[in-house]
Amino acid sequence: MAKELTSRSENYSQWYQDLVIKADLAENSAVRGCMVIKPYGYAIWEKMQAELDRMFKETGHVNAYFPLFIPKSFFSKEADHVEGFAKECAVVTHYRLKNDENGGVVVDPDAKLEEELIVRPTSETIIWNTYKNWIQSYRDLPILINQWANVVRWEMRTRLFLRTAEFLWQEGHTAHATKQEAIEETEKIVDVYANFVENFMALPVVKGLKTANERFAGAVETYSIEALMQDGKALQSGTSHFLGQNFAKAFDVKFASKEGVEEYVWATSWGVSTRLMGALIMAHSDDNGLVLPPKLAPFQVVIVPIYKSMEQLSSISDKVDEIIAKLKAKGISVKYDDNDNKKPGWKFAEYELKGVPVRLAMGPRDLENGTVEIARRDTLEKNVVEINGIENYIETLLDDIQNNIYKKAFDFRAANTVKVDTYDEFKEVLKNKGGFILAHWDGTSETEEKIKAETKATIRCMPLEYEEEEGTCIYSGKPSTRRVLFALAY
RNA sequence: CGGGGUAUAGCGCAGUCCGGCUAGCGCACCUGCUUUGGGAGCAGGGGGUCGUAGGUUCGAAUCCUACUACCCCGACCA
Repeated sequence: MAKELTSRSENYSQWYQDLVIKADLAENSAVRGCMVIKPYGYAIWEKMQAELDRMFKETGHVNAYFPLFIPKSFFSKEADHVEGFAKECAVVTHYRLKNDENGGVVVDPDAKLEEELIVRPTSETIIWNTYKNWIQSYRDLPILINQWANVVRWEMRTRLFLRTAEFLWQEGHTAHATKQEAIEETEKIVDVYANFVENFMALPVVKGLKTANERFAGAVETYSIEALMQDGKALQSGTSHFLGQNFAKAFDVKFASKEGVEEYVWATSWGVSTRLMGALIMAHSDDNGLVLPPKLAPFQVVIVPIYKSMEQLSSISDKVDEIIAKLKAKGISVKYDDNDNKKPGWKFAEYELKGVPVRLAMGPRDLENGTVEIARRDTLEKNVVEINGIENYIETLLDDIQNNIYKKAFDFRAANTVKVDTYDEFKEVLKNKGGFILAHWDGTSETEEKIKAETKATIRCMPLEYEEEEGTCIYSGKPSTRRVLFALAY
């Protein structure tokens, strides 16, 4: 399965990186581990942002913005949190440069900051330090804020979109009067994420709870959505954390309840990042390039004219303008590529590489017959159809493509999800097939860590939807009442 | 930080083992003509301190030494 995908190069990782670059989505920058997102890639991200932002607002959230820099002392107030992020922080120590003798510049040793600033790897600490001033009474709650921002995590090894030193994301940070309300918020967001990834990215996900080992640093409970990539590896695509009162206690955020009792605030935080771009690319692409779901494509339809003379182009353009007007009236986004510098064949290949869902080609033949050639990216099928009523045809086709891409990913996942009952079987599947593995686990971190050390597979999550089932842990043989989801992961 | 690899035109590479005369190929770029229904053809053209520094030699992209940068595999990790 995954092997076919990689036909253009030796390994999937190489193939993926090549595709990202060739499809003009992003490239490595001069700064180690950082990425330049190019206009076409950013246009896809903007579509994602727009939909997510709408969904957050529909669920009562508002946007705000907090500082990029976090004083070191804030950062270290929550013990687990600082421990989790300490090894990957960029730190600002000085605020000025000066000229040196050789005409270059050096850091001015006299400009050392009294307290170092951490470039945010996530904003819980700066935000909770701020919330402290905002919250006095139960009347100030809940606070339901989201921030669109960049964060920096100084990873050892990076890969375009999947793990970069700097990445774009949204992070929600909410404050609640009760534990119950905070848990409901955490779960509500998991649903928003799953809804977005499934309905817009056309990628099925498993919602679940992280084990203690995989939990966010400082969280009481971490929910995640996990998606399966075409090479059989799992990609954590979004997380929502129930933070309990950990941050409220660390930053001393208390409120007076209705009963007049002083209590610590309950918190959640949640985020998805440009990593979703990686998921989108890896989940659907084929050897001709990207396959974009219509709901996220920067333009859904591209029109390519085929002509011999400028007069011919002009009459084709007239006809195309009519089509464009009809499509736009339906809310369908169109690009007309009448660039005379590239030939039709070149354009066909180019827009396939870029994953444009539908391509129309119009030439002299079509002009005569009142037709247009329609090619769909997901199946590469081509049809000649009447221009009359084309807008309805395309509207339906776009829905079809969206559904078909989802179905393909869904079927792939179904075909690559297996239940295993022995450790040998487990190792066998990992080695030969990959994919999601449902197996019994004794619930201990020790077992989880041993399995990881021996096979590199991790517990992606304990799915929210599961069946009670008597069984024994594949590793320790101890009793278990349910299966959990294992996989190799990005 | 370990193990492996690479550095030659904007990009991708050959040439290096075994030193030699003007450093070559593909893509891209420029000019012209013919083309245009799946990444056009022909002809002509421009573009290089061969990663940096030093050494050996009549002669170095090629051999030696040091340095630097990047990539891959690990370790680390949303």
